[in-house]
Amino acid sequence: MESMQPSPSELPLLKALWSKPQLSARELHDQVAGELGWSLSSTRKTLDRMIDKGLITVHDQHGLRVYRASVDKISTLAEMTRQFARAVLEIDGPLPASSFTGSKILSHEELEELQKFLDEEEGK
Amino acid sequence: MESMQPSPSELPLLKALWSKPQLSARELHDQVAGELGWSLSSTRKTLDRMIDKGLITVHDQHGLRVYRASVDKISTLAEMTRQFARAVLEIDGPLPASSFTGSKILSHEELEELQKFLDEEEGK
DNA sequence: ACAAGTACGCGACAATTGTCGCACGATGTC
DNA sequence: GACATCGTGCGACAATTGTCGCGTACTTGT
Repeated sequence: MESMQPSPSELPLLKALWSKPQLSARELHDQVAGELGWSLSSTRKTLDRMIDKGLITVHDQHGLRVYRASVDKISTLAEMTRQFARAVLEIDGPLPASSFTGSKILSHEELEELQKFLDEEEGK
Repeated sequence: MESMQPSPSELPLLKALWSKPQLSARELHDQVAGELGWSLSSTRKTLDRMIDKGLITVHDQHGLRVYRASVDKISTLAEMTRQFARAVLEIDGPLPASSFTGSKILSHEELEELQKFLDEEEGK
């Protein structure tokens, strides 16, 4: 049950959930609205659509709706990168890890994990 | 007068024009339709929109409309990659050239040129 | 001169994406 | 209890993208 790829505006929300595993719509909004200039409605709607796509899930926490990412950070990033490489640059083989150094959202360990994914997903 | 970024379906057409500087709608179609499964109409419409965006230009060649890319291959690819890196991986600095090795559409010289672009566009 | 094939201008439609607003019910406050 | 809030469900709209088809004018073989 592969989930769809996040659209550009969905990505920031996903990232927020990757850094904090559980957030309410309001919290998500406060984190992201600043740089995006969205209204709370936009944030909520985007969240809705992300549920439809299977990117996140909702859970009732003390009567409040909190969201959780349901796709893995590393594999999602790996897949997106792989697709980009294929579609835009037409690189089929494995990408070198060096491509990711400098990323502000990936730790050392994550970098290694990512690398592993890129090598594996090879066949696909 | 910066031109917009090509959408996914526009990219293959652009690539075709980068490899052969002048092509008619029909020729473009024959090159691309195969893998995309489009009808000629789709190809033409996509071409139309690319003109609107300033990605390509049309010229009357012996009474036939031929298309030419009006955006540069290297800088376009560099910009797209840069954007991807920033938006998805949050890498701001220059990307290492190694990220592009393996690309089937870039020659050695182009790789070097690309590298230069990535370093320059820094400020932006 | 006519039929068949092309090229081209345009309009059309559904799906996806970006953004909101409104109405309603639950909650907390004086 | 009346009111101001907040969280939610949902509907709405414009722009972009992916795909076509139609009608018309033009070229060309027989």
